[in-house]
Amino acid sequence: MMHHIHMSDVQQSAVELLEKKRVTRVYNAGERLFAQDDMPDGMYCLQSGHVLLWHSDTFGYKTSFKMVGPGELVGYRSLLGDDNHSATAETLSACHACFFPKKELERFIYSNPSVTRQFFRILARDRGPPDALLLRGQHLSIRIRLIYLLLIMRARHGQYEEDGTLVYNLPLSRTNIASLIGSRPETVTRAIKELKQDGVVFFDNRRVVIPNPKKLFEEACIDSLPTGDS
Amino acid sequence: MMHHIHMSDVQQSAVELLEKKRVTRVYNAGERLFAQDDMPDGMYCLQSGHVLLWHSDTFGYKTSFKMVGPGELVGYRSLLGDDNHSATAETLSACHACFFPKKELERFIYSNPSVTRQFFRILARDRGPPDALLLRGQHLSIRIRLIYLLLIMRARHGQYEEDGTLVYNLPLSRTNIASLIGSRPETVTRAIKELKQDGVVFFDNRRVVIPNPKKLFEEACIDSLPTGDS
DNA sequence: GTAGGGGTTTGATCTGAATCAATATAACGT
DNA sequence: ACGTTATATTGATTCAGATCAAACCCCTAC
Repeated sequence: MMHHIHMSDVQQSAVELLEKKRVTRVYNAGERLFAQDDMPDGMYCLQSGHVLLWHSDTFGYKTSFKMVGPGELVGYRSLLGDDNHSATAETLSACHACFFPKKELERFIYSNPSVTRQFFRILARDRGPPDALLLRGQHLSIRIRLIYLLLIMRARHGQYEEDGTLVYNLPLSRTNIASLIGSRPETVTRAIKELKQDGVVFFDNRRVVIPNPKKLFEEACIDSLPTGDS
Repeated sequence: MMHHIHMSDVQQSAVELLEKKRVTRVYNAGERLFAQDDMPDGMYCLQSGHVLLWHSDTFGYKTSFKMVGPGELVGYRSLLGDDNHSATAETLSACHACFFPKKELERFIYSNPSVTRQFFRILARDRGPPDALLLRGQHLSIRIRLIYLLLIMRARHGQYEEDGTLVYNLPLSRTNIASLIGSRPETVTRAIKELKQDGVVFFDNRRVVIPNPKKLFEEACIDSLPTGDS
């Protein structure tokens, strides 16, 4: 994400300062970049591994709403919104993340209109319908939500073989999946079983094989993924 | 929302231009400021009336996710995200809205860091957990979701009487409410009936009376409304 | 008046998914 | 290899809420 920004457009000083102040942090699986209610002190750019963002409500119920992979930014929303984190960022696997301290980051963001614009785009497109449809798929069956999750994951985790087969290597447990689509592990298992019986999706633990992707995604009536909103 | 911005900080030219180019538009109930998939050509600031934002998914199912009242901005997300509208903005009642054309608005936004920051805040705080909890209350009962909706509406539509009673005048139909909390009109009716039987909330058409607000909101275990995220 | 239409309420029924409980499997450390 | 813990699967049961269908209540129009 960071590389979409044209460094050449930016005031030298701001970039140099940011470069100087950033640090790389290393995490094991299950660690947290930050926790809900923490005060943001900077932003992260994931370099390797995967991070899951989840929100815990007043009943203690945890809901995941986003997965972040290498090259993606984490923690910008609360930072730019001047709010405490309302989600916890937990690593799904060992991770490297580059940390940018708030002060220098903000200087960078405001240093140049094209950078500012980039961040507007990131912010505006974040948590739009692509996530939202997952977030609020109340009326969608678990089966459809699962398919939709696969569609969303396709860009980062799907790999097309020569014969048109689509293969994934998901970094998600059944529990994670359940949390993402607003369900429970048991129900996810059952949905997976059904998809297998129907011969459309084959889960082998975290490896997923889809013989006929086009047909599968048609079931969810999805041609393209929407983005912005409101 | 617009009045949070300190005009004194802003380059005269940008403000003057924006002032000059803005136009007030008038709508009847049921009209649209913009429709899903439209290309954004500007932003609206509601002056009177109420607007409901809803998204129609690939199955034709409509879900409302936000209600906008006087003084609030509409249509900024897609605009700043450089995307087509992924929601329709429909008036619930007769409305006056001030329209700011894209070009002059952008000049205004970038004209001064403090304005830019304001928009970052608006964007970052929009569609955060306050809405999100509604959006994804899958595991919450309809009753709790209704209470939660009332809590969200309190700031704009609630009125405390001297005796501590909380009174609302909602601009929403049962169908609207259902669409906002991810349910159906029939179910909303039943939940309302139950709340009345329990003596905690009294709906009379669109007028709502809550004798003991504190007690009611405790049922939803909500002390404060969260905001930003990710 | 009364005819019509949208929104609302009530009733009866059905079902998808949550829940509870038990077992099986995988993952990991020593 | 083994014991220990987390995660996955399977089965049995239950229930909240969707769905279908009919009656009701406002409105406004004629």
